[in-house]
Amino acid sequence: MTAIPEKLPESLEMYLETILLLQNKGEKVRQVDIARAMGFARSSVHATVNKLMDMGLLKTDTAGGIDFTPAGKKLAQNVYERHYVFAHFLVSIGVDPITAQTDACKIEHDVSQLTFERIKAFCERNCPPLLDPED
Amino acid sequence: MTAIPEKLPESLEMYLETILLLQNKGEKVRQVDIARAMGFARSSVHATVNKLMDMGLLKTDTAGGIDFTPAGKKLAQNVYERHYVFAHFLVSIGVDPITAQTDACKIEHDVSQLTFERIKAFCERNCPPLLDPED
DNA sequence: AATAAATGTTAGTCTTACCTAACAATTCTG
DNA sequence: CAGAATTGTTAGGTAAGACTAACATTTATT
Repeated sequence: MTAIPEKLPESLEMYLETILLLQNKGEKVRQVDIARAMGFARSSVHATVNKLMDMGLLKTDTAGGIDFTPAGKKLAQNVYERHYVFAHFLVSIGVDPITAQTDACKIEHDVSQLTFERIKAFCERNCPPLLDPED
Repeated sequence: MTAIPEKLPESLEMYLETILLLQNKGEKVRQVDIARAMGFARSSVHATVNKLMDMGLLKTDTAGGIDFTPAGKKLAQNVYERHYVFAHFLVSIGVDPITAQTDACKIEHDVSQLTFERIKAFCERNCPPLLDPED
């Protein structure tokens, strides 16, 4: 049981976010699905999934696939909400959607809670309504 | 003579930015000054400064200190302008200056030229006038 | 059920970017 | 100008996070 660091490294956040997106497509998530989605070797995914399980963020589900623990799900949703808000914000100031996605994907791991909240508030004041990140 | 990659890694950008800040204080810049400013060991700075020289971004000045080549200066100023604009933007939406600095310091290495330009344009429309980044 | 394909696992390697420790060269100071 | 302190350099080490290749296990197909 490895401890969860105060701030999860970007790479681990990306794994969690990817798994959440795959889950939301409705299929059982396997290592190989993560590998394909991220463009990594299966062996790399294996090592990282093991680490995330060791941290208590992932578990194997009843069907033998990969699933979140409650703590893992919370973190994944948090990362995804950041992504969503930053991408939305960037589009709202005139960045094209493709670039907004890639830039949001980097920013989402970096900025403080405070900055996130300010950007979110900015969107709520100035942008068309946010869709639910759960979709 | 190592090639300059299309996108300089964050760590190298931080070295360039730090050197620019030190230069702007008016003193000759030595390895040990960089090491102190960044909180790194002299040996780490040595390796990286060598690499940046090998890339043709830094050179030794006449007094034996470290100076930019024209290409290096351009890159350093570019990084610093990003930093400046992002920090300014964050403050303008209600982030406190300390947090704005640390967040800008991460974002500055990550986002596309387009996003940078949009944020800059946003500032020009909505914020008090920018000071000159050269100061 | 046997074989083929897909998936998971292990072992070993690479790069980046930091570190400490020891040594060399330079610079400062009495 | 000699010793002390500072600065620069070299050697070797570590951790993260990716890789390939080989092997093991599971799943699918005939």
